[in-house]
Amino acid sequence: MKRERIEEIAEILDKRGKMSLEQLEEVFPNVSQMTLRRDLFQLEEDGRIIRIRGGAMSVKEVQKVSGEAYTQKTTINTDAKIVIAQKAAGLIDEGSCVFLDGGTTAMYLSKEMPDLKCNIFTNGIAVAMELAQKKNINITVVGGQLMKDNLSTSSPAAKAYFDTTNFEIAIVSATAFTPEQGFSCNNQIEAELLKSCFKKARQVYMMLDSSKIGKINPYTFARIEDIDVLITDDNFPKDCKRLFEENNIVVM
Amino acid sequence: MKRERIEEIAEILDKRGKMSLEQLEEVFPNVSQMTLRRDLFQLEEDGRIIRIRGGAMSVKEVQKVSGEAYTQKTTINTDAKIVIAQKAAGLIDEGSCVFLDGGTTAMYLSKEMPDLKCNIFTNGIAVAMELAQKKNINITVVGGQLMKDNLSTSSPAAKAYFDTTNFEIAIVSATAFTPEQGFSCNNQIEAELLKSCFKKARQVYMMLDSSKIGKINPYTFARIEDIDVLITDDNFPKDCKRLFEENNIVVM
DNA sequence: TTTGATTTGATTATTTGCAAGCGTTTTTTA
DNA sequence: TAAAAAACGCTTGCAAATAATCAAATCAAA
Repeated sequence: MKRERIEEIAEILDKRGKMSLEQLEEVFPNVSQMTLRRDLFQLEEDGRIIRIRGGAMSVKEVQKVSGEAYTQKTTINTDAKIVIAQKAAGLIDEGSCVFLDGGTTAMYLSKEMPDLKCNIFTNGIAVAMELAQKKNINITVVGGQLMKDNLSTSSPAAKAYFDTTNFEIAIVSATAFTPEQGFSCNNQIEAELLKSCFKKARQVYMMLDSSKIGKINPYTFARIEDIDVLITDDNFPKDCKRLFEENNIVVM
Repeated sequence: MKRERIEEIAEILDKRGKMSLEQLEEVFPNVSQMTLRRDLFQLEEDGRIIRIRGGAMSVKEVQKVSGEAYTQKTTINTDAKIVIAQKAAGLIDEGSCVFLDGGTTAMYLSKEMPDLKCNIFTNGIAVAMELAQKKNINITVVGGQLMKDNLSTSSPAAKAYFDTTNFEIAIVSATAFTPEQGFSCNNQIEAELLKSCFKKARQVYMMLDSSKIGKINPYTFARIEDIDVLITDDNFPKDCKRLFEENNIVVM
């Protein structure tokens, strides 16, 4: 009863984009406003809709209205990301050369990282600023146009840049993953940058918190077989894990 | 709902130091200005932030604690630098392409700058992060090795990079100046970068607070005749001023 | 049926947005 | 340069929306 109604609300909202409580009351004439309110609350907790004053809107719709601010993004699934970042930080050895992307997970990694003598390349300026506090780390920033939503830079020229530099490990994260589409992100130039990066790296470590699974973003930059190690959290589905292990990928 | 929002505001302010109501409205797109005002009021009552006209700032920002090398530097001759930065900020027009260095004065300039539609190139990542808060400014970061003392990047490849980009104005500052040695800095690669930059720029604006006069640093990157406009403070010596004006340089 | 848990609706308290009015800063004009 | 005008930001009162609480209804399993 409840379950069905909630599903129906979610569907309608996905279709219409945005609805007022009043409109919802018309759709469900023999359910009280209170109940509908509670349904919306639950849907919001599940991350399927955004509640706004007077009603609710689908997640897609809200992205249209305003590009997700960087600071907002950092609050999503924080705990899982920190755990993943800690695991990844342990993989960086003294003296190694590492590429790190500019995402929020990489940001946590920078915070957790020990102050080892090593070389880090990154396209995230927040990451670079965080790392700058560590005395021993040698940091190189990949230049380009700055995207304000995730504070990372990307440029077509970066590809040429990678030709002149060497690194063993690339540690990156994706904003979406499905077995069919692979790892994807929201920015075409960034996708190209990561592809060039992977060609250069001997090993690719992917940090992927479980909330990203099943989502699809416009630009795929890697498929399952492109990565060597997957670092994830405890909620990672078992069938996915098997899928990776079948491809000889270490899952942490 | 309210509690969460207030916590988030506090966090963002801790991170950014200072924010206008307008910026907060962008972060919380479906919350009215009124509500944000009230949240700030409550946060101020709790002693977590300080409200200022047009917005609010974190308590830390007010105290301006000195810790890292960078922040220490920012305390030297702060007032003069802010005045200079304000003057320089007024020189940037809508639609213009500007190169900005990564120094502390440029940092103040970024803070003071209005949110105009324009393109800014910089080699300072702190500058880039500051500018990232402005919606309309298109930012490009010049990549390279990161120097931890001033959070700016430099690389020999930047020279080639300038060949592919265009800008009208270069706004830079020096850490030392004498009439004989010209403008100098502490880093050879940065000096080279600035030299290439000047070749490309139609106009060079130099921001120089009077405390820098008479000092010499190892690497000269510009002589008096290389610049077009000098922006300085009230303590600038008169004989120096005459010297610049003899070279047809505008002194502000 | 009975018991316990969950869901629902009604009531009350709190939060929110709008609009009007007040105070401050900035710009205009003489 | 100063007074006047305009623009901008801040506060207040009020109506509407929302959250919290609690009791009734419904459901599930023994």
